[in-house]
Amino acid sequence: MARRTAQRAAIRKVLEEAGRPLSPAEILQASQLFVPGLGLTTVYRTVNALVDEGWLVAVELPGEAARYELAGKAHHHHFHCRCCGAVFNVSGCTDGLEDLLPKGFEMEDHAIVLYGACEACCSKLSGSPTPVESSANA
Amino acid sequence: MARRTAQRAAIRKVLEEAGRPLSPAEILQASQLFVPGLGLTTVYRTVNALVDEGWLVAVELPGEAARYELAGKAHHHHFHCRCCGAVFNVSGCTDGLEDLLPKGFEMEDHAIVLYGACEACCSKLSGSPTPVESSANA
DNA sequence: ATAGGTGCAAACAGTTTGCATGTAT
DNA sequence: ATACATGCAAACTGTTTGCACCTAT
Repeated sequence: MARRTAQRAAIRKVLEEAGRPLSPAEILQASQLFVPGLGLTTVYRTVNALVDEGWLVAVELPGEAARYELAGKAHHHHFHCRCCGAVFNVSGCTDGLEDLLPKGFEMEDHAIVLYGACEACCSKLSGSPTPVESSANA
Repeated sequence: MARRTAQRAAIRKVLEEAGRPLSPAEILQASQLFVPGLGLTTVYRTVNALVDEGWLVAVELPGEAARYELAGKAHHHHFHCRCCGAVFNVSGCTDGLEDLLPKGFEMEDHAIVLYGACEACCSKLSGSPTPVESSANA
């Protein structure tokens, strides 16, 4: 990441302003508003570089492609809305995880994913969902 | 799943005796001991059918390909050994997950994944790991 | 000027599908 | 006999790599 280019600036900006983890495809779509010719390859390469650099962290949810968010956030977990597909950060954690551990095992880390309906989807469960994320049209 | 064939019997047997979630590749490898000509396609088709049928459940861990285990187990979560790559079931759960939920969100479900070293790896951390799972050699 | 970055196309891995052959019923 | 299952190869999706061209320094 030695050089500052328009595509990198765009990708960083998009990630900074997203407020939630974004997939490479989402990053591409949003960044192309700034740099129309941007290619998916560059998104992957830049994102991987930013992860190596410690500026981004990968958010990997079960059965989903990796999403990326700014590093340095406080310990948190994720909520995956089954209705609109968006992923939200939830702050805080639980105790008692140690209790789950089988004898002789050592825990270094953990991940918690909550599934359900986000606020927006909850309030209009009868209406059509707002696909904030996948295949969003414009 | 109308017909009982040697390949399906083998796949079911392997899953029944595994005691932990298996990936399609692992299922293939183990099943080929019974049915040498078995193809990966059949594993996928059978596994998907067994999931639809409710006999299997998919275990999807962050950033990992789906694994499969017998359905009907009590509520449990998973431990992923970073040393040998194997996935273990851990029984029990935590309270307090509700507290993490942002206002207005509704939780239907949750997943917890613990990461660390399993008992076998803990006891020989200085030795070479035993790859029970990936690229296991025979 | 030159190392580093970009974009296209091809390579890859995991999974699914089409189709002709094989087999349980 | 026949519908269902299998296995190969091809299609597909998401991600990475090779390579020629371009550009920030």
